[in-house]
Amino acid sequence: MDMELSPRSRQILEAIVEDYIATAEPVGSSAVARRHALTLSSATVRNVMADLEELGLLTSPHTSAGRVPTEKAYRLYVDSLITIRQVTREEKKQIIRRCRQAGSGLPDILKETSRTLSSLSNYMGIVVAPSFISHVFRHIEFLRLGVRKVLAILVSSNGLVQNRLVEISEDITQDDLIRMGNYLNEMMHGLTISQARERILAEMKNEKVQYDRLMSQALRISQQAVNMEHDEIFLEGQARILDQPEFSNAHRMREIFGAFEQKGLLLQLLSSCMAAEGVQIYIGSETPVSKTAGVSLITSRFVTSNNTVGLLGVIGPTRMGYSRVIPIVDYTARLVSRLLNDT
Amino acid sequence: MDMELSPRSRQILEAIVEDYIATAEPVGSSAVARRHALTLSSATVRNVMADLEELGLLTSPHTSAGRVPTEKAYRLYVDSLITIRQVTREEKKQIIRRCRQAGSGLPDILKETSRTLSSLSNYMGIVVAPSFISHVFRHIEFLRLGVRKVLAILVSSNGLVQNRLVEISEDITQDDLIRMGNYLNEMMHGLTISQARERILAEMKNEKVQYDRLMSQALRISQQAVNMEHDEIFLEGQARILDQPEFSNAHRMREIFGAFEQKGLLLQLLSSCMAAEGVQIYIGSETPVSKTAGVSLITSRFVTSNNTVGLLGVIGPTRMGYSRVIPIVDYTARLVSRLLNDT
DNA sequence: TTTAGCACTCTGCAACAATGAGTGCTAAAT
DNA sequence: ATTTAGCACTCATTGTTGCAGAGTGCTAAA
Repeated sequence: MDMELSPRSRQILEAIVEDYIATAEPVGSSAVARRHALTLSSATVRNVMADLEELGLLTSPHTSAGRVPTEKAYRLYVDSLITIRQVTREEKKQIIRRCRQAGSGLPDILKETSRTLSSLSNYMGIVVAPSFISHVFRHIEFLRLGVRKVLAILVSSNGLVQNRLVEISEDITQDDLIRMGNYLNEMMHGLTISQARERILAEMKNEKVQYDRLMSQALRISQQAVNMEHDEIFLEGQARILDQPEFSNAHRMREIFGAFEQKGLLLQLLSSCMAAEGVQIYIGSETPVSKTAGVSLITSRFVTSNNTVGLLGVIGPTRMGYSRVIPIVDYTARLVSRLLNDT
Repeated sequence: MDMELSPRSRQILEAIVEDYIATAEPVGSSAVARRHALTLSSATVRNVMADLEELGLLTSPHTSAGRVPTEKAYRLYVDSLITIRQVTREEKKQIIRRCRQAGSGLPDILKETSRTLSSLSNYMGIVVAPSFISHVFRHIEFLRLGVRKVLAILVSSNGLVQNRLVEISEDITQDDLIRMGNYLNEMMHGLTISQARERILAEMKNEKVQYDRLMSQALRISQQAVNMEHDEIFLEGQARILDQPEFSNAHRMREIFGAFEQKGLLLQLLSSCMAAEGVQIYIGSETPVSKTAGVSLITSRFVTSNNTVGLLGVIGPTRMGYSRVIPIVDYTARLVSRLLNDT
């Protein structure tokens, strides 16, 4: 998108974007001239604005309204115009306090992080737990709950626990289950969950094992346990998007909420955000979340002690307070990473 | 609310309520006369309606609109006017299918149940998991995750798993943790979680134990594990309430969503619904959910194999399709109970 | 007791004018 | 060559008015 905008044009564009972010109303030439203490008349600003519209950076809802930034303008804004605020002392304090005292256990921390993101940004907070699949296997355990009902508990080395009720074809005693557990724990020691999964499949083909009834049972059960999906995704502050005037229209809201309801879909889409490091910003139609509505997404990865990555961020309207939210997301990601690493 | 309404008045009230439920529009005298094939003129209906208004069963938004049922009318309606539909073959099939194949594990089943309730009723589905506290203790286990970090895993006899990361004051080896586990498992065998909790507290005062460093550690850790809150509450189909015309107003919606967001609060309020057996119906201000908005709640308990109870139901506008939803809730509760009991 | 008839009340809608914010263009000023 | 003042023009918004329609309440007849 090259375009060599004059410094003045950029300054004016910045003013417009910020004004619009603040007010959610189309902004007119005189407002810019006045508010921004540029020593320029509204007429001059008008000329510049016409140029900017030409370039596809502004649109007007109708002839006699002010102008509104396009997605392209937001893009330009966050890429090169924005002056990013620092995280205030207050915010830092709050983030630290809330993430720290969130209780223990990864899920608790992540949930509280999501809450915190939401309440600091005043938009919606989102946290995607590090994919279980890439965690390092720690421990597996079987419990006989009833006739032919076995509970499999799978623990990863950073404390995520997954459990699954497995129905088996013939009953097994608890003693046998313990033996099975020992066997599997040894076999999968030090592997990641996905490696473990492959290992199990490989092992099932092993002739020697096939004739050992107990062992083949063990493999079959653990295969189910290891296969479990795990879509830990924490979405907090959904109600806040109702505060945004652009979503007061029931229809658009319905759209957004509908999209969020299938977390599965969301998860899939979000995984694409995990690719890059640092703060990622997706504006409007760039967002993987929902093609339709004017939603923006600011995310950053965080890493756990064993190099698995999770995602955290904020979802809000395109007209989002980027300069305020970006540093918050950035800081929170760093903090969470640190928190999860000093074991 | 006594009141000896004539059969005709009741019939008319029923017609009005049902009309209003169907259309969400104030219903007028002629509509009632026409639609309901009563051999009555609109004038007669008008007289009756005036009486009903007198009794506080109807209100009119303004002079020349039709009339709208009050909460009192809904109450009367569900108590004595309603003719409850049967659950259709189709619905039954769907409920059974979805709850059955929901995958295994209590949480999965409950979540899917909530989804099913939502999609069948077209309102919001809610399921509150049986209180962990009253479950029978099954197994406790400790895993050393890092220096002074221990993961406690607590399993109840019907397969709910709770885990908690506990930070301890001095490091313990995995071997010692296993020994602790054995000790505790024996001690709490057959108790409910809440009994177990008391037992632990009692044991901590035991002199002999106090001098055994390991055992007192064990008790301290397990106390934390047993204390964990567990607010499993599954709320599905929130977006559906956006479809209701009475909530198209952004403000009211914000109210409702706000209320749902603190599940803690919700849980507390809902626990009061657990008291009684059978289908419970709360209309408007009777609901424990949210005093303000016109929301109704239909719930029923379900029981697990060890007599712990959970709650399940539907949240919708006061103007809810009671005759359709009530049997669905009833049937689902029975089915889930049966499903959880044939172990 | 029921109903027909009628006056009355109120909303909703459409047409219309007035308002005013904001633009685009032109011509003067710098 | 810019910048700016001035002015005509556009168009959403607001308020007015008038009218049609839905619904009521009351009265008097069936």
